[in-house]
Formats: sequence, C-alpha cells, structure tokens
Amino acid sequence: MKLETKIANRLKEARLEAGLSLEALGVAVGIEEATAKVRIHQYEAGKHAPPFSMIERLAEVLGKPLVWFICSEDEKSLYLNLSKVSAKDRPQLLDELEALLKSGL
Amino acid sequence: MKLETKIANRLKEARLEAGLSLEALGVAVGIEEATAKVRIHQYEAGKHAPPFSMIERLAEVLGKPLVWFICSEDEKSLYLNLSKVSAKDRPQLLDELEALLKSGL
DNA sequence: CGACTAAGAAGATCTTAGCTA
DNA sequence: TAGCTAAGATCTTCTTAGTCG
Repeated sequence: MKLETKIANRLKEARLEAGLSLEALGVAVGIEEATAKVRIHQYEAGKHAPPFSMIERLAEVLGKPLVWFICSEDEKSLYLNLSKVSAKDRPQLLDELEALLKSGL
Repeated sequence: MKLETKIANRLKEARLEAGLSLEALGVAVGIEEATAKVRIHQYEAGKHAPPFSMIERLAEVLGKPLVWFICSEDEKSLYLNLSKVSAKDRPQLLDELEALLKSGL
C-alpha cells in the first residue's frame, strides 16, 4: 500500500475514534470553517497529501504520536502505548526495550 | 523542531552514513541525473519537502525504516533495530515489547 | 567533482461552488 | 448536518542555469 493511502486511512480511523466530524477536526487543527471539511475529506480520501505541518497538528489533536500515522499495522499499538509513557520513565523503558530486542527472543 | 526540518536532517545523516553523494543518492532513488543532486540538496536543506513517495524510496535505499525519519531522537535506535528483525520472529517480539511496556518499569 | 542557490516552468494543493443522503 | 466531488486559483516543488571551493 502507498504511504499516502496509509496516512489517509489512519487519519480517518483516528478521527472516527475521536468522534469528530470532518469539519470539527479541520477547525480543531486551525483550518478556516469555510474550507475545513473539504480539506480534511481530501486528505482522508487520498485526493491530496497533507503537508507535514498539518500532519503534526492532526496527530496532536487526535491524540496519536506522529509515527502512528506511518508505521506498519502491527506496530500501531506499541507506538501508541510508548507515546503515553511519562518523560520520567521513558529513558529507562527505552533501554529495556532495546535490551529485549538485542537479546533476540 | 519542525517535522520538515527533522526529516531534512535525518536524510542528510543517513546519506552521509551510507557514503553517498547528493547525486549518487538521487540517481539511486530514480531521479534523473540532470536534476538529482539539486533535488536531494533541496530536501536536505529544508528548502523543499519531498513527497511521500520519495521518502519511501529514500528510506529503502538508505536502509532505514520509514519511521526512523520522523521519530524522536531517543527512538531512532529502537526503530532501526526493530526493522531488522526477521518476519518470522517479529510477531512474538512485538508481543513481548508490548508486555514489557504494559508492565510499567 | 561535490555542494549549493535563484528564478521561471511545471505540478501540487486549496478554495469555491456545488451535489447527495 | 455530514460526507463528498469537480475545477479554477493559488502555492508548492522541479528544472534549468549558473556560482563557489
């Protein structure tokens, strides 16, 4: 699947999960009311690619880490949970995850 | 730091690590010889944003997973190593990483 | 050769004006 | 209201033609 299509699908998935309309999401990320719903629809339909600055804002409003929009399906849950770890616990946890990775299985 | 700037920096970092010139990388990802070095330079300088299809090809040629270009600095190593795990070992490993994450520290 | 830049050409998104359920 | 679409206006990237070390 093309990356652009994947981002489009993830965007729609996250918006529906958040219970927002196309227009509500668009306004929430700073798009003017007059064009909000069309633009978000174009992103979700894969008709136009959102610029990076827009993807950043969408991620923030939708409560997902940036990588969640482009990672493979089997990594979504891991990256989402990792993003919820507190800054305090993060360094040690990342170390432990790496250690597990390096130890093989 | 802006996402676009981050991607630009990561691209340069990966290209230098691979020991490729601007032109060599551009040609490797399918850009015509006449414009290859200028376009890659524009991406690395943050002058222009590469389209998603280009980022995909750059990631492949440079041997990094897609998420490596946009993740935070402290996640780079983890995501790079995860991308090297074989498809066979992947499901179980992802399960174990998640289990570790959920168990707290 | 390798890295870099400006500016017009070419191609993308954004806005407008609609439509359908 | 919510979702969707076409097409011209607008803004971006891409190409060309160069410079600099």
